Amino acid sequence: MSDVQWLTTEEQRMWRAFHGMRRALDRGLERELADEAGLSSADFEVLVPLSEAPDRRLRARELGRMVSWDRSRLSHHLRRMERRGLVERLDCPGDARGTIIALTGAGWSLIQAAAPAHVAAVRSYVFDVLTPDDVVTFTNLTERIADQIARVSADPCPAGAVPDPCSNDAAAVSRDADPGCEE
Amino acid sequence: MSDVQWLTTEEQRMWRAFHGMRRALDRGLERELADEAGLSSADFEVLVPLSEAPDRRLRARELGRMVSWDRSRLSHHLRRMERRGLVERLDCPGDARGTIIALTGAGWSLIQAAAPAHVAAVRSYVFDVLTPDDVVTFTNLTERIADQIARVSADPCPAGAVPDPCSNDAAAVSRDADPGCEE
DNA sequence: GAAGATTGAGATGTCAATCTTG
DNA sequence: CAAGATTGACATCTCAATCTTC
Repeated sequence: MSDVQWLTTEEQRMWRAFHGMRRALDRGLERELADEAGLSSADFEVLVPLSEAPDRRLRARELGRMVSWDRSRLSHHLRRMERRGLVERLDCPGDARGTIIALTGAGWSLIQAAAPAHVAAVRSYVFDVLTPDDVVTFTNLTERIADQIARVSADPCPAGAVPDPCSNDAAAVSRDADPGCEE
Repeated sequence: MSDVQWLTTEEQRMWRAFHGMRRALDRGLERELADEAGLSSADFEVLVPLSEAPDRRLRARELGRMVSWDRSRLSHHLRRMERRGLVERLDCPGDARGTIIALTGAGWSLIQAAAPAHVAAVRSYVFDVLTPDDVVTFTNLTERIADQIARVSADPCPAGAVPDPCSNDAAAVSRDADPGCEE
């Protein structure tokens, strides 16, 4: 563990640029959605697949997979959205365990009204400064990284790693919190 | 607003890949930090500048600027970190309004112990699959986007007015039917 | 027992006051 | 009044039960 390969200057620069870009993008889009439609990006993320689904409804299970949320987060968020009149919960025919999430008329109207400005914001923030080639390049790089993360995460003990890969307790101070969120 | 330019197929693909990569990266790093050191990425983000500062201390104002958090978030988080014994709050000499945030011995030990594994994780997730050229390319693309966001956000660009220099009309590109973008 | 979903508790982040000092 | 910082209220997210149904 003592012979760590630290990041090079260029790697550090990329790391900072990446995080800075993320932060700016998140803030800008969050604010735009809130101002224009009273929606959070989480709301939007849920509303899009619902609006595109046949009959504008999906099983909670499917919806959760599409947005990559766990059941708990989805359930809490849908409860709040239901309270606001954006979605409805319905019984699932054929499987009494399931729940159907249906977009309400108000939810449909809202996503329809919000989408154009949101897409315009995404375009003005991101795609206005990228050529088609840039888009392909960026996609390839991000997909390569995503694949790598999936590969490494799936393999608990990467080859050539430390002798004792699965027990590394560096914690010296207790912690009253769980993994929280991201910068 | 009715003539919105929707995202092309390639743009949608990039948008999804980008968000998927972010999600995987966040989860992986969050889990790694929690397992190895009992830290969240937010903790880490605060500890790094403190550990690099002269005397291992910074004014809260400075620290807040470095991590790009607002005062409220920083104050809440520092209270929790202080409770865990990672940092201390001290009076600021010369400006009674200020607060000095000082890394404790425990905080220093923890960040020292956590950093190698964290860097190793970042390397294995990201930089192991990027050539030096890739790093430069990715940096340039993200910096370009970040600059663009800063430019567009700073300038409200009064709509309905004359065609002014801020209007980045991305010229004719094909379009898709659906509002296919998430988050 | 496993899967789908809900719930409550605790942690974190945001927003709007509030307080003190320059 | 403006800046630095804190606080309380509230929304959101995570984790660990819990419940029902397959």
